[in-house]
Amino acid sequence: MPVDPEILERQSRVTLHDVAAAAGVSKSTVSRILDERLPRSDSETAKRVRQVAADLGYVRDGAAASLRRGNTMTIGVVVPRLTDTVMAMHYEALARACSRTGRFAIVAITEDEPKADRTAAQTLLQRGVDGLILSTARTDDDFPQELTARGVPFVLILRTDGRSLSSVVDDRLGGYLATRHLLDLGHRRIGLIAGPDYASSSQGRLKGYQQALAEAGVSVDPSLIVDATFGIDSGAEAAETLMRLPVPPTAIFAVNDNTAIGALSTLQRLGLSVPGDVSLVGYNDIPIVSRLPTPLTSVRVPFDQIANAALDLLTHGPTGEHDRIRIATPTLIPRRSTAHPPR
Amino acid sequence: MPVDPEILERQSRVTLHDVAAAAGVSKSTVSRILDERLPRSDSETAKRVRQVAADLGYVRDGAAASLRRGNTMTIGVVVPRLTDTVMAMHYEALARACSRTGRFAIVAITEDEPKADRTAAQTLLQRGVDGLILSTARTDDDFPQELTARGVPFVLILRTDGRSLSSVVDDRLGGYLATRHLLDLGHRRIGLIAGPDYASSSQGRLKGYQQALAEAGVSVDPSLIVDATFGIDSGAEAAETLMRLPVPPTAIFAVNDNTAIGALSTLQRLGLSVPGDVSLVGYNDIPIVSRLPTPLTSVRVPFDQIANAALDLLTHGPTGEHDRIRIATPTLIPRRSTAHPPR
DNA sequence: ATCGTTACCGAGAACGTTCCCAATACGGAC
DNA sequence: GTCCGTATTGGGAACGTTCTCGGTAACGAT
Repeated sequence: MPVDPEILERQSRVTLHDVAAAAGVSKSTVSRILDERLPRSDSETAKRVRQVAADLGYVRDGAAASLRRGNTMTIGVVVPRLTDTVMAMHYEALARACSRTGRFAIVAITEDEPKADRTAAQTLLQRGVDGLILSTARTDDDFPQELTARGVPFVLILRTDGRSLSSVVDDRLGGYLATRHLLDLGHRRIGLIAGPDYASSSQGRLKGYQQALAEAGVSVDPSLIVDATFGIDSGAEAAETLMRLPVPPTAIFAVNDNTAIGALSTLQRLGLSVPGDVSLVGYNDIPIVSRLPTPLTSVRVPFDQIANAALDLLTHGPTGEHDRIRIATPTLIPRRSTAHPPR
Repeated sequence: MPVDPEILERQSRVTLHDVAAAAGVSKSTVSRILDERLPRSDSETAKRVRQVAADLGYVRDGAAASLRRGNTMTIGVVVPRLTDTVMAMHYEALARACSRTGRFAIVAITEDEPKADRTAAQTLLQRGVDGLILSTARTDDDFPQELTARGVPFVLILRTDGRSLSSVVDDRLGGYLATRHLLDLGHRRIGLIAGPDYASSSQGRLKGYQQALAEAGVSVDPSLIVDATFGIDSGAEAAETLMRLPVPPTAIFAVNDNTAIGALSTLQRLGLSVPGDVSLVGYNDIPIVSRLPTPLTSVRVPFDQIANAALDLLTHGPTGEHDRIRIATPTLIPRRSTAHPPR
């Protein structure tokens, strides 16, 4: 079978040198003209070179450019998993923020393994990323310290260790808003499905919960606080524990939407109606919760803002000591899953 | 402030040349020994070199290696969005398959814009990927043709255009299994929330639906087939249309889990119970559906198998003409959302 | 006419790796 | 002792780009 010469021609890469020859200038000139970082020239040569480059279908060889420039315009993102919609939203926001600044975000997954963030980071670093964004920080691990020691630029996102550069949401405020909302509706026994305590986000939401109760003069009943992971099943179990209490709560604040969905399932199974018998609040406002049979009241997190802040910190660094941790503001979105307590 | 010399030392990259000098051999030798593609040597020099490289903390400069080798060991994946859990599962499966073969998967998002797959692919190509995996194929677009003409290696996944290399699931069988399951339970009026007809997956599921009905001697009532997109809201609307029919269906097969979740919401709103009044079947078996208050019967798709097949096709090509489209087998997972029709 | 100043251009050396090629060493067979 | 095959090594030229540096032209100010 004869080979299409057109194809062959396409396959052999067209380089700067080819463009230079075709345009009758040196490759230095072409390089300069096509360098998007330099102020754009509109001289005759510039126009001609751009035209020729387009005609020939020239695309810069990224590998060669990276080698010479010493950076890749690529940043690495580490997430526990992407099938968790929160993490997908977060990655999408970062990807958008990157493309706005001519960069690209690549992602590595830890599958929720405690130490897998190290290998994930290593993979990304080998790929030559210019910096790292981690959403897997644990308060009981000093991986961030190691990275600092190795001189790797990175920013923590969603969770912080309190020291490293971080871009997070005000989880204490989020927890406060959720709990306050339930208190305002008249609830006094409010269950908390608390997240794992190695995550600063869980801790913050817990503090907000306590603060709101304290403010309202309601004493905190420890039996109303049940630990959980961030998973659906765990939320279901926690809700079961809560509702089997001698005096069960009339409302539940779940550490995130997943656990709230799990709780919803338990409540339904126990024949309890939401919000008739029990009110329920989630956290993160992932798209699905507004479309559940009973749309869920949730706390919305400004992912794009957090992503932008993270990227800005990574690129330009903090403006001062006070700027090492940027904190975005969450918003409560009331929906049908919360109402006055039953009398 | 004095600069920590340790940090400075770390910052200046340790190259092949450094290892070579430290080990007293040439850089050619080091390069060969550290080349993971060559059969691993266990000679004295090899051991020493590896030791020295480790001690010095050498990591290969990916950009330089790519430039010389002419490939990047990176493949590009195009998806409509990652907040759709199906797409996230699919990307995670591809990422796993890649890492098993020493490669890495990077992803670009089209936000469901019809022509955005072109720019997404372009972005990935500029990043120097060795090949493309597209999950955005439309039967009414010839982007795959263009790629073929340009000589870009690619494989379609989940959806096919019937010509290009593809790795898909047997959607006709999936649709058949779902419908057959409902027929076996005794349903005769089965509504179909059909997906967009530009997707081969929708078309296949529709054919399976028709085939199962035909086999059972049930005539196809066109009013029971309602078009939708793949989104939750669209599923909710479609279910509304179905249930407002003069003679509404006793069961609904939704083209995917998202539309099923939308349908669930409508049914609940109309005061109908699942499966008491209406049975419901979804497609893809995303994790959440097994944890809904009423766990959803769904069709499970072997994502890992599909990902492996796609990657194999991309790397080694088809074994023959018959092998251009690889088809995996779906499985019906019965759960509580399906039961006998009400009498 | 001279001197800056500004703008543009080309030559050529990097960047860190791979890989071709020639050279050397080591056996074993004759 | 010679010859051949096999392994292992180092030299050095790529790969395609960027970037420094020196050079030239144009132009206004002196």
